[in-house]
Amino acid sequence: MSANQTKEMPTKYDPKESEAKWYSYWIEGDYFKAEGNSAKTPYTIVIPPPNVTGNLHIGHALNNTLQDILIRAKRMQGFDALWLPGMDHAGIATQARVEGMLKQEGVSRYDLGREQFVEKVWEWKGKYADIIRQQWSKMGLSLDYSRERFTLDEGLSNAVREVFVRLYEKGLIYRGKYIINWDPQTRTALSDIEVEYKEVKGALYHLRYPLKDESGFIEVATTRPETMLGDTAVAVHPQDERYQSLIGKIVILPITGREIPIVADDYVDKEFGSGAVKITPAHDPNDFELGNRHSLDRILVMDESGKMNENAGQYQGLDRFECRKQIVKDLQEQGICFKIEEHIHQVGHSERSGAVVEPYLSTQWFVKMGPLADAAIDKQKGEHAVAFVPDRFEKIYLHWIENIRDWCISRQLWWGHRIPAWYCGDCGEMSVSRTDIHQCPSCQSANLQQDNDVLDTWFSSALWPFSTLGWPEATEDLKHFYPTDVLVTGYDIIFFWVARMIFTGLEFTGQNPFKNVLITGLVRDAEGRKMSKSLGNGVDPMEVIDQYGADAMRYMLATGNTPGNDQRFRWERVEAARNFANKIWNASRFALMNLEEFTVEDIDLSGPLGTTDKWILTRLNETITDVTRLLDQYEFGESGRTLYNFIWDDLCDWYIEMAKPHLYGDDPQAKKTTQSVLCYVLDQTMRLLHPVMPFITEEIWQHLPHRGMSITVAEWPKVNEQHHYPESVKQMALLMDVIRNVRNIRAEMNVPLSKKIELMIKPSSDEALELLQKGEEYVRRFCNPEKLDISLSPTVPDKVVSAVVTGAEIYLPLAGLIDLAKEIARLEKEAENLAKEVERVTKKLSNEGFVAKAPAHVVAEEKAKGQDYQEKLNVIHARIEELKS
RNA sequence: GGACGAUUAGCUCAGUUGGUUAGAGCGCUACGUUGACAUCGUAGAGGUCGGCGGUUCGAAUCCGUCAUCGUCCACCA
Repeated sequence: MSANQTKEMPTKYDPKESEAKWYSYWIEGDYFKAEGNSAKTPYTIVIPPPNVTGNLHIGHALNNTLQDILIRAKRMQGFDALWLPGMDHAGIATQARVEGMLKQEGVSRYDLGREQFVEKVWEWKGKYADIIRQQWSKMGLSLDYSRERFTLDEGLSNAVREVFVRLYEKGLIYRGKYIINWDPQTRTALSDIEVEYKEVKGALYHLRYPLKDESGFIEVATTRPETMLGDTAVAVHPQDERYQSLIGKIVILPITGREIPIVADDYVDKEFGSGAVKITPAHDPNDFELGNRHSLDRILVMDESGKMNENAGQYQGLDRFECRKQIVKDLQEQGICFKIEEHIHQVGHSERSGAVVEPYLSTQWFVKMGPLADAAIDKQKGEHAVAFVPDRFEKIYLHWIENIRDWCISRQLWWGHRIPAWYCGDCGEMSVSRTDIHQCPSCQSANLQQDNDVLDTWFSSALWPFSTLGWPEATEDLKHFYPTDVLVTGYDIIFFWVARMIFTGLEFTGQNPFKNVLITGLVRDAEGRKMSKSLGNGVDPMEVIDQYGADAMRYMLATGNTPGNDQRFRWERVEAARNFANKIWNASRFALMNLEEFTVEDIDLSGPLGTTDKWILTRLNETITDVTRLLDQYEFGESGRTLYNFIWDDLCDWYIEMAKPHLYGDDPQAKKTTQSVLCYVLDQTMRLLHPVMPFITEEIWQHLPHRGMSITVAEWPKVNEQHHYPESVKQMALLMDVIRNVRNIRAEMNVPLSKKIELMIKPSSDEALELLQKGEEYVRRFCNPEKLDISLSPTVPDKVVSAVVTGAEIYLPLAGLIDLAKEIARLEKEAENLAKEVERVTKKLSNEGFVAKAPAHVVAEEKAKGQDYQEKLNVIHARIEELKS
């Protein structure tokens, strides 16, 4: 296939046109579909399923880009690469969004009823799933849509039930009445990690509870005075001398007049406050525990919306905060509350609704974490641990799982996996079952009621790596693709998701669900603030793509910083990435202009190669090695920069410039060789760049002479040992040095532009002479012959040195110098720099410790450098003297 | 109260096991319509790598400590 016409390629790359075209081409060609059950080694990534609550944000774009880079590279490297897409039903979040939408229509979920409401949510899900798929395609993600899953689809729902039933039968799921975190706004229980503790300026209210025997008072303090209505004891430390005589006495609880005991318990800290604590077992986890130890009553004083209930007597119906104000006022009037101190403390807020969470006594379902956590800890401390990248996150994971408490999994919502437990209205038995049941197994009654609660969303997410592959069925996919290779996710959901996938994976598949976990940071705004809806500082990835193209966004995100650290979103960086794409585009245009009639069969690297050819092929090899290694190490930033430097500096600035004389010259052999090298290097470079910038690389690759249908399935570049020429690197260094200096001369001198300068280059060795003879035309090419000309000569009459590089000296005519003093000053400055370096090296080499202890090659390098500096310095010194005389 | 991260050029960030005259992009200055590219090219200015102490022949890199900023964890009423 020959190169396509370049006439259709404008000077500016237009991502819009190219991106839509190639994504549908890839989908139609089925290039993203993993084979499954193949002889190829599998490489698997499951996408962290986005919530169907709305559009994807820039954080998804980062996370997805990294996964796509990995999966595309592995696909090209010959793995059976599977990137499995899917979405999460996101219980609370989605339900809240739909309720919000209904509210605008003046409808509540209770108006609709459970069935109709859930139907509405499914409609919503359908709409947003389409939007998300559209966004995935815009970003160019190479997802295998034939395997797409949803956490509420039939297969995954079966997996959820299977897990629930098995854990229940093992005694690892239980139901009971405990203190949980209650969100009064969404009216559901939350797990511990769904509570965010924020520092809040509150108050510490000091209360004086009267003793029943009228012998005095006992002082307690609280931050939540309204809970005193539910107090069922006052506790003191058993060894506290102050209270020895009070233990066992009775206190009259103010307002209610209830009689409650003073109990002794180790939990109480003698040092804090008065050393006496009011105990509210139904509204505080510690008090609950203490209450159990002392068989205290539990009095709930609020309802599920955070309003005071019938146990609150006169305060019934008041909101808890309204009640707080009222009760404090009343207690103050009665002299019960005698002191109010400002008090800064941590208050739990619902991660979802933001409401202040209420510790609340309620019947819920729990996962018993002890055995599951122990297994996960053992595994992580053994040989087959999950490798966290960066590894510091392993410590965070371990610390959490080592201190884990039972997981509250029931939610009082309608959108989610309904708990598979049924209660018999006749015999009262509870049955847990994999399939829906309609008859009580104990008494055969049909009077059955399924549990109203649904499971925590993360319960189903925890199964994601294996449930999506077909578990509990022993499917071909599960055998082939599980365990997965790497999980890419943000540090914010290590506890919510990563940890839970690990312990469920171990429990149900006996293996860690993934070998590596790559942790990404957050994408923040330009000021470093977290992006949030309330601040309105979020960046829509679709807008970025719209303005600069998906490749530019991907490159920017992937090279933004090192894994695990946050990055700031800056439009200037997207622009820089766009400019990079444009540079690649134009370099390719140049190549293609010179590859007309050139076909893939014409590529021939066996001909006599020039220094520049050998050099660029050697640099390509180095680039292949580095990029391949860096991608395997998840060093996306470094790999991106490596390619950037190779393409912009080596390929564009040097090789292409030096290729011009051959391409425009009349030596057909030289032209063909140059075309071959150019074509080959560009092809290989596009492949290396493809994982990060899939669209532009496909576009260019399709224009280039090539074999195959798509770069997505082209073979990953391998180091070409045949074309490895270390000496060419040294030679190019001389050439580049000379050119840089020659080019620089006019800028450095006060020579009128009209004046032509004739330079002379004096090679310092025969080897250098030979090289410069070969490279002379290149050097000339970088000058404007009208204004600057060069000639090569071993002798230099009537000239003065202008620059000294390793291997050559550059002279300019004495007669042409306008400002002798300035030239001397310039040389003196150069001499000064060199002298400093010589001194540094001399000092180093005269240090006995250095010579004795440093590795031989380091010492040798220093010596060589010293010599080089000294030689240059000598030449410059000599010339300064000449100029002065 | 613990743990972790960050601190490098005006700005945003690299710097892989300690060893080039510490780099890039953006910005800035001065030039530039040389047959791919002004979304470009050439040259340049700009850093005692947060402070102090230590290990080492040698530290941006390792250790200690302090400071500032940030994050996570923690039931003290």
